Formats: sequence, structure tokens, C-alpha cells
Amino acid sequence: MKDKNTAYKIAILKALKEIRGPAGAARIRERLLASGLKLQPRTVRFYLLQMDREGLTQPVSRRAGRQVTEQGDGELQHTNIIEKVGFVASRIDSLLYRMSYDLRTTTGTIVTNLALIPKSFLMRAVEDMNPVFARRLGMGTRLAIAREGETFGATTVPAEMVALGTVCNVTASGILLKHGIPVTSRFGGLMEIEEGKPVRLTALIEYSGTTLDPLEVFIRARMTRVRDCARTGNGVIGVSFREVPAAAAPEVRRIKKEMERQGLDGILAIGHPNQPLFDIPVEEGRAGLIVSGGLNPVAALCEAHAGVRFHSLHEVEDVARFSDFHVLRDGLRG
Amino acid sequence: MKDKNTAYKIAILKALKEIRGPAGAARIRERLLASGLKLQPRTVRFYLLQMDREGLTQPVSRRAGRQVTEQGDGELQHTNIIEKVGFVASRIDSLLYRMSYDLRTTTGTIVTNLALIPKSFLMRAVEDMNPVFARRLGMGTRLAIAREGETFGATTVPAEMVALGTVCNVTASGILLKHGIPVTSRFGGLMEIEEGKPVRLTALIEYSGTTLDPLEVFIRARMTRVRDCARTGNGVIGVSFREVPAAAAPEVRRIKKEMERQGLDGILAIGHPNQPLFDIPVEEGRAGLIVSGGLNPVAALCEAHAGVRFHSLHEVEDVARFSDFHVLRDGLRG
DNA sequence: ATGCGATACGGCAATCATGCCGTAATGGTT
DNA sequence: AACCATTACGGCATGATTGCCGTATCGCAT
Repeated sequence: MKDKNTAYKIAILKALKEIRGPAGAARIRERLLASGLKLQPRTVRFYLLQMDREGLTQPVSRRAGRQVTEQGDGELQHTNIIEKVGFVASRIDSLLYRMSYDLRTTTGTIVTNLALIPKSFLMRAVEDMNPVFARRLGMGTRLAIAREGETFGATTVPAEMVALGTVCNVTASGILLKHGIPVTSRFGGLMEIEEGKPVRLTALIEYSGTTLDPLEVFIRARMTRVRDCARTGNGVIGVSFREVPAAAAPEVRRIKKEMERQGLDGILAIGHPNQPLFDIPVEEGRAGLIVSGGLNPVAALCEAHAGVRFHSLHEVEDVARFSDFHVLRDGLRG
Repeated sequence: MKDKNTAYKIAILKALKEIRGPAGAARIRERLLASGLKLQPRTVRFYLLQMDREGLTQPVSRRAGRQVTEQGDGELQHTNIIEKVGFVASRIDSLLYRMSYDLRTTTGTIVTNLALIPKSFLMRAVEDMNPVFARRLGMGTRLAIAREGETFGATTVPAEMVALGTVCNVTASGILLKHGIPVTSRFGGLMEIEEGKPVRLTALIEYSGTTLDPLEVFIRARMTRVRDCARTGNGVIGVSFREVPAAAAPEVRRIKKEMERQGLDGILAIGHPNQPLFDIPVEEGRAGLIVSGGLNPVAALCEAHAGVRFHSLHEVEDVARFSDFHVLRDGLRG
């Protein structure tokens, strides 16, 4: 390993490893796309061939493609250290690959956001979030509650506080990925809603160019109007803009329906192949996708009250920790 | 004009036009770099040659390089319409090229930020900003005040309000540009300050990937601690991360001194060629540059009081509208 | 006016990226 | 068991980009 195209090789090696198990150039290519690297399948094969010769990868079978050799694994260990971390895009990637939820078995782990509120405030908070869930402005209709002393993700709930876990919208990408649809996360943004319908994007921040989650920033900057939106149908909510391969659009529509049946609604809009979606142009051969922010219920809390602590892209957590919001609410009131 | 390299040609044509007057591939290349396009000088010449043949550009003299022909100009008019605006990077670019301030004559226009406050609040605001200017945490030590009914940039000051104009840090890039040093604006960020010295960047948002000015967002999200920093020397201020050609670093140092003499300090740190600056790696052959946020004085106001309206990258404005802050302050108190 | 240093240019060739296409496995169907 | 559809592979060729290098101008100092 010496010159500049090494960067590509490393990226391909990494992608291949993340897929776990053998894969061909096409799949690797999609995976790379998701982290912002645009290479043609032929180009991927070109480098794979070189790496075969260097002993970093090896063919498994003509049909299945290649896998990473032990040596390639070692090379990765060695190189990864240099990686400039910190940007949200890589955090999304990492969480995406760690979640395991499967729509068919309805079990596994999902990606979560976390909010911390004083425990005395729990009932109020639930009432505040109720219209948001009722209007389906968040990612799904589920919520997890962790009491003081319990742990949720990487956090132990402090005394006198309650943790609210919401489903992060990265979960939507993860579910699609489990169905073989690679999703590229592009922007976090604010979507203006009129009469319950999304009308336009009013702000955008690219995931690959920020170290702060855009949604989190929008909420802190008080730029959302989720409460209004939940009450009147007009407001501004946080969303995420993504892309899927154009050919996968029909399947995305199918999966969207199934997700909704499982209380995991969140896909707000699906664009047409190569067509801009809400004025955002997409890459060649892809279609846009708008997903609601998993933090929207928390945004509603922040709009109404000061001192709500939260952060998004928190951790992966077993889906069993989550209950249907309305059931939970009835339970708390009962 | 037909295929895909058209995009390059257009970009080169545009760069050449923005330089106004004839230029060679090297200068064009730097200009392109500033808008995120990385082409080697040879490549630029390659396309220039094609455009010569198409009649879009023409050589002026062997020494001076080429210029845009009338036909090329027409082509630009025609094509520019498609440009997808909205991202901060292009707004920065546009303001950069519209400002005209010249360090030697100390006249011309500079890029401004604008804040609106109730006029009854003016004296308080001036006192709040005083320590910020005293510690040189902003961009320069100048301020403009516009009373109700007056106009400042594109804004007419509403009744009962006062407008405060601060020098936007894009001005620093503009000044360097006038000296032939092309500056690439990369990130807006938050810089932690300890004992008056910058220690680390705690957040970054790339200009090319956001439709909101990062600094503006940080202030609204209450993530700055400019007041603390002004009073104790420890805090968090807004900054901008840029890059200049490595070879220009010494001249930047010289210009920095001259800027300070003219009450336009703002350059916080200059990196070494090809070396990361505060852990941010730079492009090959470039050096990093940290410039303080022109909005920092305004941030101090926002930290102390609610209801300050402001926005950055406002407009270009004649430098004569600005006075030295301390003189202004004495005048108001006297 | 003569020479020096800087800058610009474009021919030529090497390198990189990728389109085209024929071939090889593999799983599933009939 | 024969066949089909799918997926992967790599040789070959083309187009895009860029490095190398010799040459042409121009401004300025001597």
C-alpha cells in the first residue's frame, strides 16, 4: 500500500467488511454511496482485483463475490485509527449498522434518541407529546420510559429524573437496509407543514458537513413549531432528507405500509426517480425520501418548557423497551 | 455545448468572469478552489483551449492569460439561471466579490452583519459589547449605528429600534482576496477559549452544506459563551475556518498586522502548510486560518437578553458608516 | 537593450475511472 | 435434467485528468 488510490481501497475494504460476508461490486458500490463515495461497479472491481493480488480480499465463489481476508482485516485495524471522526454522517452510519430490528420478526434493536426531564414533569410531558404522536409527526408511535437509576443506552437516569426514549429516524434507514435497500442520509432539515401536508423545506444542513445533529440544533435554536403543527396542522417540524436507488422506490412504498402497521411510521414522502423532491435534486438513478424527525415529540416539549435535556442519535436499544405511546399514556393515567 | 464536462467549462468561465479582466489557469484554479472545485491548472488550460475554439474565451497576451468573450458572457447569462442557490457558501462568495474595501486606501465597501434592538436599549447594549471589543473577540473594533428610519444595507430600521452593524468576518477574506490571496471558506464553528487563548473547536458546520449561517444557528441555540469569555477570558466564541494557499501564509501574517492597525483584527490563528489546524486537516498545499465571528458582540447581547433580532452575511456597506467602537461609545456617553 | 524571473501556454504520455461485453457460477423452474 | 434469470468477473478500449516539459511573453532591474 503506497499511493493515493489507497484511500479508495481502504474505503472498499471497509465497506466489504461492514456488509459482513461476501459481496459483489454492486453491493459494495451501494454501501460506498451511503458514505458519500461515488464509484462505478467496474471501478470497484478494478480495485478489488488489485486487493486480491495484495492478499487483502479473496473471491468466495463466482456468484457470491469476495470477502475480506485476515490480512485485509489487519490492514483495516491498522488504518482505521487515522479516521477523522466527529461528523454526524459517520455516527449515523455506525448506528445504522449496529441496529438489528427485523420487520418480519418484529424483534431486535433500534436506534434511539433520549430526553431527560424531571420526574414530576412526566405527566405534563406525556400530555404535551400526545397530539404530536396522534398526528404522526414523529418517527413511529412508540416511546420508552426509564426511571431514575435505570439505564437506557449509554445513560443511567439521574435521581429525580425520567428518561424518555424515542425512535430515531435512522431506524427507518436501518429497516430498509435490512431489506437490501441502501439508504444515503443527506440532510437534516426543517419542513413547513400546512393543513397537515408538507409544503416546503425551509432549512437544510448536510450530515456529512456537520458535527452537530441538525435537528438537535434546530430545536435548541427554537426554529421548530411542532406544537402548533400538532394542534392546528400548520407548523414546522424536523425532517431528514435521504436517497434510495430509484429501482427500490416501489418496495420502499410497500415497506412503509408495513412499518406503519407496526407503529413505526415516519416516511413522509417518497420522490420519483431522478426527480427533485421539495426542490432538492437527487443523484442520478436515485429517488428522494423524507423521514420525520424522531425528535419531534421532544421538540414539542422544548417549545413549551425550558430545561429539557436531550440528544439524538443516542444509542441502539432493544425494541422491547418501547411501548405504544397511547397504551403507555393510558397506563400512566390509569 | 453538450455533455458533462460542460459543468467544468461553465465553472471556469464563471471564475474567469468573476476575476474580471484576463487571468491564467493558475489564478482561475485558485478561484475555483474557493468554490469547492478541485482542478489542476493543466486541466483548466485543457478546457480553456476548448472554449477558445468555441469562442467563449480568448487569449489576451501570452503573459496575461485569457478573458471572457462577449459570446462567453452571453452563454453565462443563459446558464446561470439554473444555479441552485441557497447554500451559505454561495452567499459568502457573492458578498465576497461585491465588497471593495482596500487596505491601502482604507476606503470601499465591507460585508456586514446586522442586529436590531429597541432604541431604549442602546446604551445597555453598548456596555454589553464593550468587553467583547476590548478583548478583540469580534471582527475588528468598529461598529455602525443606524437610527429609526435610516437604511442599512437592505434594511430600513423600524420605528423605536436601532440597528447595529458589525463587520462580518467575510470581510477578512475579501481583504486577502484584494491582495491576490484566494481564501476558501470551509466551516463555521465554535472555539473554546481558555485564558484568552483558543484551545479547541467544539462544533463545526460546513458552509457548503448548510442553508443557515452556522454562527447564527449557534447563537440562537445558545451555544456561545462570549460574555464569559469577554469577562474572564474563558468561554466559547464563534469562529470561521478557512484555507489559504500555503505559499501565502507569510503575506497573510503581514496583512493581519495591517488589518489590526486599521481596527479590523479578526484573524485568530494561522496554520502551517499542510498541517492540521486545531485538528482540522487542510487540503494539500494549503494552510488553515481561523477568523473570529463578526457576530460575537451580538452573541454577547443575545446571551444576556432575549429578543435581539439579527442576521449575518447581511449586505455590503460603505466602510465610512462604521466608527471605532470606543469613540462611538464615548460619544454616546458624552 | 539585455538579461532574469515569473507566468502562461499546449504537445505528449501516463494514470485513473469507467463503459462494453463475453464468460462463469448458482439458484430456482419447468 | 435442461433451461432461464441473476449476479459476478475481468479484458479491452475510450475518455477524462493531470504530470512533465520545452517554449513564448512580459515587466523590471541593471
